[in-house]
Amino acid sequence: MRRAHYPGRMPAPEIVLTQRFQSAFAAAFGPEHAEADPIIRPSQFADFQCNAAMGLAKRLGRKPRDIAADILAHVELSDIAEEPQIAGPGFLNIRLRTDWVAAQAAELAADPRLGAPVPERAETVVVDYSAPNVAKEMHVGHLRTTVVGDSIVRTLEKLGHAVVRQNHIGDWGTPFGMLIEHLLEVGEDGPEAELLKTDPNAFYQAARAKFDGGGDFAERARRRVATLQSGDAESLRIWTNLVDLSKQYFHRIYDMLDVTLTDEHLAGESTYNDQLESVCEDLEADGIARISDGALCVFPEGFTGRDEQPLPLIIRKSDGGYGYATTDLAAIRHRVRDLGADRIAYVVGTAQELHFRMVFTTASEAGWLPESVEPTHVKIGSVLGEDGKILRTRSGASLRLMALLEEAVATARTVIDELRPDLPEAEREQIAHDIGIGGVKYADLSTAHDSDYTFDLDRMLALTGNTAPYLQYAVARIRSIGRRAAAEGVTAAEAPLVANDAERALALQLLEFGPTLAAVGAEYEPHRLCAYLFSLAQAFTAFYDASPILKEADAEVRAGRLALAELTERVLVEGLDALGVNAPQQM
RNA sequence: GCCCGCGUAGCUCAGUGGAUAGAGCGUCUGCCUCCGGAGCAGAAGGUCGUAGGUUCGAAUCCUGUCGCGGGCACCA
Repeated sequence: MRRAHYPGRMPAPEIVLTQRFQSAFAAAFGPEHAEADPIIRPSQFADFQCNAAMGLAKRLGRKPRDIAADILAHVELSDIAEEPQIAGPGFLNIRLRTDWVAAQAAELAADPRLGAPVPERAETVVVDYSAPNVAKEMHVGHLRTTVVGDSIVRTLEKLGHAVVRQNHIGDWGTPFGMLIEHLLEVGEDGPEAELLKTDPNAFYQAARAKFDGGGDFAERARRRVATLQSGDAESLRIWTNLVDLSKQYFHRIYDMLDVTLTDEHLAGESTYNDQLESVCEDLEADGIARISDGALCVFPEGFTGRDEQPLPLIIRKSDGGYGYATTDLAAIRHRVRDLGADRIAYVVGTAQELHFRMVFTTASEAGWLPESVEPTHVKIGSVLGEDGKILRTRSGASLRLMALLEEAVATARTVIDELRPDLPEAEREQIAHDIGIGGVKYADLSTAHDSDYTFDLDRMLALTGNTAPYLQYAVARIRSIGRRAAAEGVTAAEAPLVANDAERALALQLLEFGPTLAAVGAEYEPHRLCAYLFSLAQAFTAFYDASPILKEADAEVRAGRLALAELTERVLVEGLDALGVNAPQQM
């Protein structure tokens, strides 16, 4: 598992504590222990605890409490913490000095990156996500891969990596004969063709009905696949038209979602058409692929199927056609060789796990995937219906993605119209968009990406609790204070005030932004950022309730609290931006 | 049949081998002459599917078992 590393200075306490404890280990037990993990964790009994004594005791053959005492004797913490307490079997409870927390918060406030670590070497990370199919509706499953993938690329960019977005759309394959024939019949400029932009499933199902309806349509569709794949100019022209119409649908969804994908990131299956033959030739020449039952197959090491027979990855069908395995192999070769990927993340449904494991293994065997390049399948769990089974588009019109998004915005609009009739129409519309869309995205982002979840419309539209609107509301309140402060001529101090319990708890949360962002970028887990931002917002609202800011009489305290609030705003907005969620000025 | 994953509060979900397992929603009790109540403070609610094992320590690691989901040769 990839570990986040924290070069340079980072104000987060656990980073500093780790360094101090490792020095103590070396001093107390010898240099071979200089890299032992001090296991610094947040503690319910203090700010942090060190859990290393028990493990070290085992290795050194001594009593844990004695080891803890030894660590205490050698660790130098007086400038940052009070004297640690030994508890239980050998826990070391650490309460940080409030003046040190304040100093770290001041450092954070002065850092434009808000504590996000600068990588030792900026990596090139290829992120493959969204990947809708041409002439098909995007459904809630696509919502998840799109939203999670977009959050990952945003996070990686904030961390200073070079991100290459790849939208591997489904724009090639056997259905296209049927789709092209249908498009020809309804007229390329006709109203039926327009459906591709607005309601692609209606178009697809009409084509499908003809195909299944027998007659010569099915035969024409099959012939069309052959002529298309043989490079027939007229077929390609219609196919291009079909794809272009679909792109307009994708853009409508992406614009609605505020997703960063554009045409320049499109690298659909068809992109690799002219490389498929060479993929097969190379694999066959290297003795990696061989003919089995008429199909060219790779039998990657370590995969067996029924009766312990080697499991094939079919790269050329017995009819000479190519499938998605070949396309994915061509893509991985391209991403390493031409795009210079250091890491590749595939944000794709969990059902594809076996496929990707076989593709990765094959690519390694072929030498297209050096050990230095790490491919990761960021598995996206299934969205389930109330019956516990995977939600299918055919099971209801209510699942159309655009309809879901429109409903979310409309729900938010009802609330904003009621609460803020004073705002101009255009602003209410924008706010409703930010809240509705942010809420839907956050609902997808706040659950672990690899777990299946039960679709719940109310949860996606919720405006209270652990939701985007809760975080947006916290930002709106801070900005309201900011406007008021500006009007009253109150300016924030340079350094945030960290004195009382609420300020201290909030500052400790703020210091965790950097490590959290780094972990999300390393592990591809946006839900951890959601959990962090929610507890940060909770710490803020507790502070907001407990400590008056502008109402505070003492000018110095007032300015210090204002600085703390403004730092919170910056971290919340930056974190929400990493999730792809907008924070309105007011709501 | 084989492989992968998941069973945690009424519901939806978090949970890095560490002390008394958390959050939101829902339920109940308080808090608006308010720097914004889309909020805050608090309460109730759990044999972490189950049986073993490893460990000073297991929701977490290992094995068995039950239940559920997914995948497994020419769709992508």
